[in-house]
Amino acid sequence: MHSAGKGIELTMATNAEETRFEAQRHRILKAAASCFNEKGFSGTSLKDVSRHLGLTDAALYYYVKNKEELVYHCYLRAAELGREAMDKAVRDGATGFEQAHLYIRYHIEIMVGADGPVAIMSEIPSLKRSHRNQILEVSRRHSAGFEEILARGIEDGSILPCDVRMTGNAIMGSINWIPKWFHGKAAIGKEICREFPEILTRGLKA
Amino acid sequence: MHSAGKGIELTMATNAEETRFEAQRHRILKAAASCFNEKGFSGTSLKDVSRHLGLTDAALYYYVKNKEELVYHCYLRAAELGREAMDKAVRDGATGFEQAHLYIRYHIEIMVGADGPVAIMSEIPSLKRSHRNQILEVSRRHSAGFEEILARGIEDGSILPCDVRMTGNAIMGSINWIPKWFHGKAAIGKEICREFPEILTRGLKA
DNA sequence: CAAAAATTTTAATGTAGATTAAAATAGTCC
DNA sequence: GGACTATTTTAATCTACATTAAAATTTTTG
Repeated sequence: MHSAGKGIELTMATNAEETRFEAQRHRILKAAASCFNEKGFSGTSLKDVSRHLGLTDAALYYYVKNKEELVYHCYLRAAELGREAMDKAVRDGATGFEQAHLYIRYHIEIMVGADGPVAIMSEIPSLKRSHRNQILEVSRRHSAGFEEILARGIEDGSILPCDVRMTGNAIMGSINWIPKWFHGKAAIGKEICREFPEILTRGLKA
Repeated sequence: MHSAGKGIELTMATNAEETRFEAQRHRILKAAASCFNEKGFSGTSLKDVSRHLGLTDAALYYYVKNKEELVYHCYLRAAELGREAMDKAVRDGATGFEQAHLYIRYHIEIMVGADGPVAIMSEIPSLKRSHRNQILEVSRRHSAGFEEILARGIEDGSILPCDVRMTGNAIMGSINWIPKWFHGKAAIGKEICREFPEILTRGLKA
């Protein structure tokens, strides 16, 4: 018996060896993310989520302690994927501009690709305090990381001087909103991956 | 006795002469928008909204038929304000670029100004069918309107050739996301108004 | 100020949906 | 195939709202 309440393996999709339990939990998180993006956390019933998987609502409790944990893990997963995209971009890009461009590309590729849908962190206030603080913290770090990239670009001359806070908010907002209008159609996904990095960085070019 | 179910005067803020009823209804819509933006439609109880106004939840039923009507009117109001901004921008701007710039500016000024908060149309699926269709229709027209502005700009040479659909989505997303991180601080509001129109149109300049 | 109208509250009622425990089924290992 | 484990379902229970009707209060108007 596995029971949801244990240490909880946060890192997923990394191990080639994924137990049945982990795989199913993973499917559940993705189904939940899809529902949450469509109707919001509170607007989604566990029945909505379980129906996506051909299960009963009660079955979900085998994988998560409760509904709040479900969002929490969705958000954590979103944060994790975002961070990975950023780390990779910083490694791969030579200039600040390149890093910004790559980050946007990598992040979007994840969101609209096979790893998606990724949850929009849209209802953080519904999390219980400790979870909320943790997600906010990660989220802040993520924003700060992007602003650092922009600052680096201004420093190295690859990005036009600008208000990094506001520019960061503008670009992130654009990305965060994608799941609201992208509904999994692969052709559109390709188009977003091709166009968005260009569109969102064109104004940064020095 | 006024009772919520009548013809319903949709146009607000226009008449200098605003009855007590209309004024209160207006306050309620703004309080509701604020709550909905923070915790989502379903995550917000009527008590949450009424508490903002020093009222009881039951009092709201004097102004709207039910909770669904409350979001509906919030969304309608958001659509209306957006459309006004767009109409004004098209009137005031000489080129497509100018119109795009002005639209962004006007729309943001409304959102972060005294008319705000404006509801993010984030939970359209929760609306009843007829309302949903209506909001979707208005929303589509709004997107189309912005794409027309972009196309006009490309036509008249003020905007670089680009995928207007994707560019429109990118810019709108950025704007739509603002209420998620802007929480009414006037100083930040000023900054958004000053920076965003620049940031979001810099990449369009021919 | 008193009667009438407008607004708000108090006090029910009803329901959807989260949660849980026990029973049933499916899967694994010898 | 039988025992043991993992997974899912069935069948409650419990609670947080949405909603409503009647009563109370406030506002308006003569």
